[in-house]
Amino acid sequence: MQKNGLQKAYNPQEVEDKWYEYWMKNGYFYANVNPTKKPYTIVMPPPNITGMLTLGHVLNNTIQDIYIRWKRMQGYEACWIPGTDHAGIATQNVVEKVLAKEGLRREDLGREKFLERVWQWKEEYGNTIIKQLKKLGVSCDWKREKFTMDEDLSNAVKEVFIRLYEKGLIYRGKYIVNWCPRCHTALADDEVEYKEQTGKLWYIKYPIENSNEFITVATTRPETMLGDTAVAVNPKDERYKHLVGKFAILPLVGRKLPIIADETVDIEFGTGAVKVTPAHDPNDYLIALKHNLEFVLAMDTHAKMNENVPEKYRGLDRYEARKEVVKDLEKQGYLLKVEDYTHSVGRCYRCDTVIEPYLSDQWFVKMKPLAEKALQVVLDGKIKFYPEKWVKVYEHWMRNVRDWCISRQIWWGHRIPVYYCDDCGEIMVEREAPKSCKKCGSSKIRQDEDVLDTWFSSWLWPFSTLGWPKDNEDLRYFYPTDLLVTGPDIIFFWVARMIMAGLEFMGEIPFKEVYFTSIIRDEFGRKMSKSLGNSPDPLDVIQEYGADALRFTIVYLAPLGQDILFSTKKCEIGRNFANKIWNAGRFLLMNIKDIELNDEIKFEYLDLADRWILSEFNKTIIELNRALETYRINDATRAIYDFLWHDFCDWYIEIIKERIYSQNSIDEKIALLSRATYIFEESLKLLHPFMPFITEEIWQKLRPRKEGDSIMIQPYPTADEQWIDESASKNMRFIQDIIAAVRAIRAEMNVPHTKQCDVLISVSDENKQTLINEHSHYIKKLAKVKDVTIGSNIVRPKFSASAVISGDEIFVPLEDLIDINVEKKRLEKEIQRFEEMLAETERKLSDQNFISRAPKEIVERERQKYENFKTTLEKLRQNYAYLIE
RNA sequence: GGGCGGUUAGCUCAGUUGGUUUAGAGCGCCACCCUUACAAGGUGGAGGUCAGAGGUUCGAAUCCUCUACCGCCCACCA
Repeated sequence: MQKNGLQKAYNPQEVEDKWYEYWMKNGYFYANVNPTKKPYTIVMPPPNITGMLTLGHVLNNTIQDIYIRWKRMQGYEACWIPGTDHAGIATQNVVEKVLAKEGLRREDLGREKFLERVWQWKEEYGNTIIKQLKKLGVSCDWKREKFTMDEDLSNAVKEVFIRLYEKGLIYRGKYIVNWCPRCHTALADDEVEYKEQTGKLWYIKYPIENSNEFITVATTRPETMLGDTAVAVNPKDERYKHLVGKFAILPLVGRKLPIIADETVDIEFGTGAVKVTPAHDPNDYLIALKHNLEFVLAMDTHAKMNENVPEKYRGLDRYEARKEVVKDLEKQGYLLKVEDYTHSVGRCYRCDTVIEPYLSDQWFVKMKPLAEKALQVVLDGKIKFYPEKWVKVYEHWMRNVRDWCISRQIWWGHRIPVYYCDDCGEIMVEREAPKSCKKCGSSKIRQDEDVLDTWFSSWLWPFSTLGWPKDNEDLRYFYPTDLLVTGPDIIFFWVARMIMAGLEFMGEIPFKEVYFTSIIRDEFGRKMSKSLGNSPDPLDVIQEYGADALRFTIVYLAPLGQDILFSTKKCEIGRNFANKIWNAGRFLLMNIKDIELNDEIKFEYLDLADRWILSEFNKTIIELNRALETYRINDATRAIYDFLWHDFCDWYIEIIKERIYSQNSIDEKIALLSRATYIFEESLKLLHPFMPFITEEIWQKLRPRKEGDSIMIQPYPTADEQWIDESASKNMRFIQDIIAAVRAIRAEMNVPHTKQCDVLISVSDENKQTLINEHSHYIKKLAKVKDVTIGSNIVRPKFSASAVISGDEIFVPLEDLIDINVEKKRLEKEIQRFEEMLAETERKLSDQNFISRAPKEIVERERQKYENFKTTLEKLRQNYAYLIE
């Protein structure tokens, strides 16, 4: 420890947990109905209970926390509702894996015992990700934490099912669904991932009945031929016209297949003739309905060939069956040829097993009526998407929406509230399980075995978490929510459906704005994935760099809508920034420890640098708030980063050091330090939503604070435009340029930093003379200069280096230190640079079109540039001439 | 097949409605510096025909068209 009580380098591990506990203890995260305040609500996209914290979550939740903290400081009743999702298939898979280690299958336990095990697992591990999130500093209202299978949320699910059913928007139907033979359930269309795969295209000859002819079909899945019930050709296809209406004989099976004409058949593809397998292909299914074909289900739910196929194939897995079928076809002379073929194959998004299109009974939601309204509110701008490009994607999907298959043949999830009477077949959709059949009175009642798709609970999340279907104050106050932050990959799964549900059940949009986060990739642009091992554990990153550093870095790197290329090492950006702030804090603390700050006089004794920093500070506030309002989060981080590091630390602190250590009056010192402390404190507030821990730590140390005080409940700074001072900016810039020029000369001439030099400035403008005169102490201090001489007709000293700053000359006498060759090179380069720029402005100004058509101010600016470049160039040439004398 | 992004310094990216930018920053690189807030730092420097071609315009990194490469999404795939 140092004497001032702050270590030299910031150590996040020592402070982060402490402040999180402090905030929790003081209840700052909680939100309550408060009529005197405007609400600001965010519902957290509920992570899966099987989940571990990923960088995706970090980005997502950091953004939400930034907005919640920002709005909270702005005086809103900020409510961030957290929770978790039961993740039906994923969780069931995880628990089944655990069971497998004990040599058990879920069927061994039975439904009830199995569900007990899942709940047990949930109690033990389901909150892992929530615990991990807290390390990030998220300020959620933990009293409101929800789980999609909580009793009240389950009631909401049931209520929604019943209402939609009664409205005729839920129906049961036979349909080809995407069946995962591994998870043993149907999947929604968007739960299937298509991946390119090299396979084969088999050409199979089907003999025509009572003829020597054959019709050849091409297929990528020969085993499905065992379920063929027709052959289809295009009605316009001359090759096959004579066969339509006749029958083909299915090899290996012997079934008679009608040859039908259907215009969906592509003449160009394969042979132009298609085998039709209605029970195992969605297109074939549609053809079959049109033509009244037979349906032959050739597989069971495990994708093994079933009793509807010839005996020798029964019980074979679909891939074994394929081998056998191909072998037999070849043996019997039906296989014409085999080609290599690349096509995309649907796979289960949970377990990657190849999907089997499968004819079965499922429950569906009619989407068209829901989608129309949900599209409209986005097109109307009632819900805004950031970035906007997702509106188009959304529109395309909503216009082509298909019914949503909501039943899943698993055990973990919300059971479908449908009951069947075993005696009369009556279907009852009820809130409570009926004891007897409404129609026949039988007590042989059986509940539907299936559960609902996980998204059938999450699409209610923005209002089910607030207590719906019960009408209550929370719901009326906090709904609709303000912002949703989520990944674009679930725009259809979740975002679209929440909008539908919000409009349908609340009669109002569920959120006003949606921020679609970037996708995080590794430094080579590859997706983060477990199998590549390129996904760092955020907890390790937090351990190494600190949560603030991780938070800051990840949003600093995240331009709206662009992918982020992340590597752990990049967190140095945030860590170094944290350290910089830490040390600025140390500097102030060292200097204020023996004085009494006085905010009454913080705007007194203002000099140029003070007016300049106040101006820059207020500009930063405006820029930062504007950037956050338009979701340009990385611009916001840049604004505060540049201000604190470059304006405040590099220039302002360096400049005020001289005044702090000088013999100025004590009042002036107090005013100066009060001002510097004030600007720094306000900057910490600006930064707080991004880096909550370090800003709290320093803020608490900067002045004595009362127990319970916190930076997180301070008002967010607003700009005071009276401080924006363009002339201070301009004058400061001029002084800074002079300092930079002298520094450059010193560096290039290798003037030892211990040696002071003199500077002569030749400037004719009297105002500028005064300006330099009044601020020569800045130049002396920051460029290590002994004497500054100002005059309108300064004679260039021998052995001096020179520079030209906006037309005025600077000389630095160097005596023996000057290296003529270096100086010549410097000047040559500078001359060349100005020659080029002069030529460019000259070209423009001699262009009549430019003069006549460009706006006056632009032409005038160009003229000024021209004059400036010309005098600068003259002076540079003069100085160069002296050198070669 | 349809749609949407991206391409700016060795690397990662800013660059808002075309002219206040003499195309910037961070990292990396080179030189000097442990100057009493900070070497996780300071100062200075090198490094760019803004992917290519054409067009609109007095003026294009910025707007339009085409091309190339990279990446995403959707649909179809017998």
